[in-house]
Amino acid sequence: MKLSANEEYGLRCLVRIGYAGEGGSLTIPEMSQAEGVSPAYAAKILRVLRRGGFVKAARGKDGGYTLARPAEAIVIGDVMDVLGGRIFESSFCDSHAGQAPICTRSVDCSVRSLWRAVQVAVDQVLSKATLRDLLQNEEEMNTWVRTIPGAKGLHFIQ
Amino acid sequence: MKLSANEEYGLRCLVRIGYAGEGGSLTIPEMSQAEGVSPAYAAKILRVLRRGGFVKAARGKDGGYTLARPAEAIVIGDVMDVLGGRIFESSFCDSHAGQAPICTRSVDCSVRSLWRAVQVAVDQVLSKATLRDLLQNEEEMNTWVRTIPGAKGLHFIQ
DNA sequence: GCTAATCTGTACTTTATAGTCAAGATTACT
DNA sequence: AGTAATCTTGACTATAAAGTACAGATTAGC
Repeated sequence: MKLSANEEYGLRCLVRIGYAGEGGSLTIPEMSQAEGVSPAYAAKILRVLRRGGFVKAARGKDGGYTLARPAEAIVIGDVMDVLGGRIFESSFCDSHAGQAPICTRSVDCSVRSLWRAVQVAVDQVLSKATLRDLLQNEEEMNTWVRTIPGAKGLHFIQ
Repeated sequence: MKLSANEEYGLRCLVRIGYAGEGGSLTIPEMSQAEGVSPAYAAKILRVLRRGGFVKAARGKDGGYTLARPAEAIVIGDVMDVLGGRIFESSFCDSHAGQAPICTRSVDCSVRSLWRAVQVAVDQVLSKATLRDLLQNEEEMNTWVRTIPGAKGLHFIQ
């Protein structure tokens, strides 16, 4: 069970846009450079975020991306669903049953019930977290890094 | 965040082998047919499970796969790690930092701390569950399906 | 209106995952 | 020893995900 590149970079870009604050905006070249990915790829990811309704784009000179809503109204779980889909739907009978008529068979149901439990556990984390939480975390981190000498390479682990 | 095909079919095959019970064994053709995948693909998946130390293979006539340990000693989290890797390792700075020197930067750390929280939540489910739990679940399900008329297509949702 | 900075969309290439194939090795049974 | 059933391996093909390229559309400022 891995994170897709979309999920990783998509969320990072969203955090950066959120960090730009109300009225602030970020351009594709800026995010591209900050994340170390190509502008074309950043554009592709931002398109997903825009279609998902999380960011708004302004074209032309002085354009860029801003949050479509206040950070506290953006639930990370929703963002992740749009960027990478859900754990569970990819393993329903229809997609992984092969030719066997096994939806009513017990092996499927015990495995599916496990997947569902995993999905619930993930949702409990991701549906409680809003973008605001990540931004605050970030501010804490800035302080953290500033106050601790030699903090280079330090990772914030809750 | 999705399940890989390896995770889905690997765990299903393991459940089937476990269901065969102590001393019982299953062959590749049997699992292939039960899961509706090709024998070659089943073989590939079983190789992963064998190298992970979860099943033992017996070659030759009357051969097949059996559990390498009692079902209660097989932790599903370990199986999933072998079949599909972990959420977190794929998103460390080294793999997704691009060219930017950002391990100490706050965006990374807030996102990584979120991934870590997700991983912890998943682990809480998967490290508590053993293969035995899935097998018991299966027996319950058999009863469930037998006792309820028209249960075809019914899904066991805890 | 012209220019520069920006987003948009489609189509393309590359890489990773999923899935197949065929030849070889092992074992039980006769 | 011979045969049939089984696992083992490595190389192959197909499909999906990741990442790129480029021409087009929009806007601000002059």
